[in-house]
Amino acid sequence: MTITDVARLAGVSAATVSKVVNGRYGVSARTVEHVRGVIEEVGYESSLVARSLRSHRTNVIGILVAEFEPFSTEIIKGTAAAISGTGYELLAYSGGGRAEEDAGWERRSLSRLGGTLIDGAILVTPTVVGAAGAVPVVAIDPHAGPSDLPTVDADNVRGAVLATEHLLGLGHRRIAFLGGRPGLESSRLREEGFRTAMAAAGAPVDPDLVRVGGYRPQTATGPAHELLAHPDRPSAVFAANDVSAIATMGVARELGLSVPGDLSVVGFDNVPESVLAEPPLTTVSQPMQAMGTSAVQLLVQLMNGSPETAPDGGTHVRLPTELVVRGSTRAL
Amino acid sequence: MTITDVARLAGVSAATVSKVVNGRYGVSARTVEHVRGVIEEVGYESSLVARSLRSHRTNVIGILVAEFEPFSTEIIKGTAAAISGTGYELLAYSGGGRAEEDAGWERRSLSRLGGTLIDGAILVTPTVVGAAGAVPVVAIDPHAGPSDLPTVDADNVRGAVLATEHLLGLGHRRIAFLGGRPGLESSRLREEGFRTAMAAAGAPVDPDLVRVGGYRPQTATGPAHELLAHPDRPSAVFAANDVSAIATMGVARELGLSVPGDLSVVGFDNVPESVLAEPPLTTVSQPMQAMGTSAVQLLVQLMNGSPETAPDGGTHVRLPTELVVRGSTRAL
DNA sequence: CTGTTAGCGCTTTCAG
DNA sequence: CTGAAAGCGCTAACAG
Repeated sequence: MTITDVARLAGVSAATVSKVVNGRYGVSARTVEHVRGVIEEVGYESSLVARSLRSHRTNVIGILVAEFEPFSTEIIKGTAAAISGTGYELLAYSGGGRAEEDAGWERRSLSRLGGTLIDGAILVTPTVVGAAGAVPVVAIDPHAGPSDLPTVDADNVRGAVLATEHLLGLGHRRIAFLGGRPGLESSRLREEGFRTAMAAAGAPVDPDLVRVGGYRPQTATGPAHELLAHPDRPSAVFAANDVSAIATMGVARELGLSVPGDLSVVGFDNVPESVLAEPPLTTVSQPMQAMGTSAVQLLVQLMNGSPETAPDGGTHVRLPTELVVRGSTRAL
Repeated sequence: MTITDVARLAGVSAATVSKVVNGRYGVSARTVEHVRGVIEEVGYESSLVARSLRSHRTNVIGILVAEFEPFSTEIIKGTAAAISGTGYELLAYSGGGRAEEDAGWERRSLSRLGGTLIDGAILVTPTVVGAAGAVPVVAIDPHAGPSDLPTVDADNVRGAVLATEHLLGLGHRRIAFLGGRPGLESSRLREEGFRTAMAAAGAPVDPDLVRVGGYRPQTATGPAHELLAHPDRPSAVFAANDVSAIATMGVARELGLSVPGDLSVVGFDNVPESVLAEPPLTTVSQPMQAMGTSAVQLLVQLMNGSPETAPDGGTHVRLPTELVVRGSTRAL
């Protein structure tokens, strides 16, 4: 059912139908009513694709993700909540494959959809942060850190400080850090927070107790094992994300160490899985939904052509993180 | 950056570039290489929109939802997992507004995207289940019940029986039911399961303790309040979905009732949020991710033109539900 | 007020 | 092997 079909049925031209659909002036009330009737009757709905190709305005905001996993879907929920009421529609798109094997997915997805299908885009954890293209873009938690793009992220440093101070406050001194992925901004910042808090407390950081965990279970178990099998074992581990913290608890169990009896563990993110862990994981919560909400607000501003508000010509929203104490930590 | 730009830069025609991009025969190796080089250099990526308008094949599967809430996002995770490896890409689209005010969103979204942008569609909890249109369609948990469309759903009746029996087994007799939305199949079936189990146990159902919760926080709090403020308060509430169960716990807290001390609460769905609730919610798990996976399998079969396999000419997959006991229920 | 025309970026015949 | 031309469904100018 195309606009031509409707036009034929209504005995008018396609242009007229288009005008009716889009509420343009210059159509007699009688014609409008008639065409409306036909549209109603046959259930015509204009093709987003064709319309966008021609008019370059779709009223659709795109949220581009590497894949639909717990973190990105939480963000999506946040954007969805923020978008209702703005009159925009939401389109979430995943370039398909695993993020790993698909570097540059953000640029690819953006060129495929941008300029036509969507009026603006939110990029979730993009790696390559090239300057914007055809449409306004906001980045959430970019891997390369704030760039020239408007950005929303969480306070990684502060979160890491909170986690470390929590451990310190519990009397731990010999604390290991299981890092994220080298080259990722969040990874760097969490380590920075860790070191800052340790230094402030006068607790030494044993270089032997700092490892690369890679943010994923497969890459984290090895290093976690090294940490826990260390001759002078740490009494606590701060892992750079929940997934590797949970992996660490698994390793501890294998080694016959009780958590939190023999070992305290803190994670980062507060993904739903962290509550299900045994014991429930103490972690740092990132306000994922709020991040989505902020991104929408920023983007809508941008799309309305609001003047840049930040002094540096870009815009950067940093949301607070907060410590969530559960069962995986205990006083020494 | 359009195909014309690339053509100009490469000194060939747009048609030739198209052939290179799509790997068509009839282009000299030398030209292919040269054009590839230019494409690489300028980072050209063909517009999904323009391509789809012309060729009607996009390799994109659409998952159409009324809104991005916990249930639909879990389904999306499942479809995403199932899709990786099939070569398809995933595009999740929400017709924008609140589901309430937007009856018929599924047909609207389908006509807007179908036929051009997506090769097939998965509809999550569609209400109006008109026969398919231009593209193959699979419905997940259709509100009107299995129709002529291939359908994936969970065993609602059995799940509701399990939940009710759990409460009965705990010694509860005065159990309230906070229903879903009238007219929705899942709502009807869950109530049916509730009544069946109550009847089987010889426990009376007080009509005063059966309310419409509407499946959403906003619509559920009112009725939940009525239930809990009832002169002869129930000792347990079975809410037709997790969201309203969580809302019920909120109301209980406001009224100074402790859960599970003064009131046991059971939900339905097992969305991630149910674990995060305080206390963690006892609920009936729908295998949401598995439902998404099944839907993808069904859809891909359909798109490959597989013969209908079910005896009734349609296809219907029903997945089992299961009770998940957490902290919101306690023996009387 | 209405219809005709052109063209969005791309693919697909079909000539050359 | 390559390019010119047509057209997907729609909208924006412009003519009538």
